[in-house]
Amino acid sequence: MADRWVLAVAEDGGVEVAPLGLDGLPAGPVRREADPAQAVRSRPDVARWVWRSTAEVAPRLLAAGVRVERCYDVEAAETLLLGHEGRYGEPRSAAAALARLHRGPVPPDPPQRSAEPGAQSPLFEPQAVHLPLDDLLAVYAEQQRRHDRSAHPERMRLLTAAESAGMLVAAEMNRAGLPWRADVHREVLHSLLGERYAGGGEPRRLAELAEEVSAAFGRRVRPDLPADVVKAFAQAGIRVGSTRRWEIESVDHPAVKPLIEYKKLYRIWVAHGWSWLQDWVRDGRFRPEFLAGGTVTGRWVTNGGGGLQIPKVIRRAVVADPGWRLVVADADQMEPRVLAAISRDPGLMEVAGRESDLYQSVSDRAFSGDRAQAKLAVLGAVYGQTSGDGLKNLAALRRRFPRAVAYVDDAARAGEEGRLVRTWLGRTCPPAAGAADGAEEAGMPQDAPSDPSDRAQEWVPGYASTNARARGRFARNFVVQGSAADWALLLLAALRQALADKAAELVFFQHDEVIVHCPREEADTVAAAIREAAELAGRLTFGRTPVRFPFTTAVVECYADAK
DNA sequence: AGTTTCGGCGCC
DNA sequence: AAAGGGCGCCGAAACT
Repeated sequence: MADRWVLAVAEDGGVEVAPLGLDGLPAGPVRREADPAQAVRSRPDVARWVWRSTAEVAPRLLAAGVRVERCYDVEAAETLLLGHEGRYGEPRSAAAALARLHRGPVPPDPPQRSAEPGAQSPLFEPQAVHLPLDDLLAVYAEQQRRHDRSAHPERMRLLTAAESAGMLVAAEMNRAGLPWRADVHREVLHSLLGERYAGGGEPRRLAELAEEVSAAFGRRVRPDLPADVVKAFAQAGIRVGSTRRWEIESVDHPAVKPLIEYKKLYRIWVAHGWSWLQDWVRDGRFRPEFLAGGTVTGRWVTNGGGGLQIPKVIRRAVVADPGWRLVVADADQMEPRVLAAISRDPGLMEVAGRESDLYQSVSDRAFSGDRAQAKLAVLGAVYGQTSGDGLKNLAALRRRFPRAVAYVDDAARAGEEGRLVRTWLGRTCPPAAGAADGAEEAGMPQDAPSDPSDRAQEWVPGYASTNARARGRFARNFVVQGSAADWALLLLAALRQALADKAAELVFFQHDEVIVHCPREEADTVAAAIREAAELAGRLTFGRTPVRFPFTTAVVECYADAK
């Protein structure tokens, strides 16, 4: 039995499969099967399945209870390779890749499917173009050569494998859903917002707060209309540029307190209220659609339901099944640890080589014990802070950890100059990302550094420099956030393998945090598996470094009790 | 009337 | 203390 097999889905839903030799060519006859589940189930020894799209195949496998060990997602690979080659805007479908191979007309990518509340995962993506097995293999073979030509072939291969694993994990999480107690959610809403009135208007507590705001201004003011609020403040003799909380909370006016409370509750009501519950929770599970690799940095997004923005108060509704537990695990100071690993800064690697609080260690060395200042300085360096105390603190950071700061400074300069910037494994930042002019929109050809339209902007005083600065900040953050996403993918892949023979299910992933839902008896084993997966991911991603990747782990029945 | 952008805030 | 990175979501406002 060959290690790798290719699987091509036909228009009618049937599949063709063939074993692959080491050269990536078929090492045996092509066989036809009625459906992918049958094809995979009858070949349990295959180590890796090569297919066009995990999002297309995996749901059908999961529905049939079939698990694959690993896969190679041709379209995910195409996206990563195009980015690496600085060809960000080009269509990334397998059909487009084939057309480029044959120098034919390249079909544009099908429009993205938008979220539909409560929609089941479709068996097929709409407008998916199915490639015959031979064509799929031709694209795959060329992709192997493109991996060879990349800056670090072995890292790029690892990135593609990790992204493919991420696609599998996402498909599995989409099927599982996050355990969700609608009754608990309703209790939370009632205690925060009060009764709902007939007709769908504001609940009692919001109506009361709106009254308080109006009373404080001496006239009817709608707190949900920023323009109305700004005008009301102006009439009270107070000039505010916006109604953002950080701007108005220092204002001395009786309307401020109820206004801020209103905004907080209004947010819960519109984004996670009763209609959200109606739309996104079915059969005791919240099912956002996780999309691996949904952002340029490699972070995931969810399509629908705001799956990665569940407010703390609402987490009360995330409750394990009877007899089960949630293992909630959160990476400790992930970003500075990743910065230590990618910059190889000796001092930062040394503090990141301990499991103890990294910000405290940094502060002991560079900030005479002030942890808050140290944390601010580190995050300022990673985010590209431009003003305030951060700059002063940055100087101290630069003295103690010169290579780490130089690493992000170099990335920022590259971004400003329009050069390509990469994560540790090779995910590549689009050159125009972070620009404020909208030219970075997906699907649009990217400006080369010397593009005339870009230069033209330099004639407008102040414009080009602002733009370049934004690109610099983006690139600076990209190398850290993106390399952290590289590591997180490896973590997920390792954890998925570790859980393969358990009842446990991965139900949530949010940048540096995972939740595993498992029988009570498995919880401690799962917690240990997460820690092991984190260290393994660190070694696989960054090679041999002293950097550790500790997790804070909580075994709870309710997500809200995790912190 | 339908679609896109904006303002504000949730999460990391 | 200041307002730097990545996202998604909603209603209202601003458009076609």
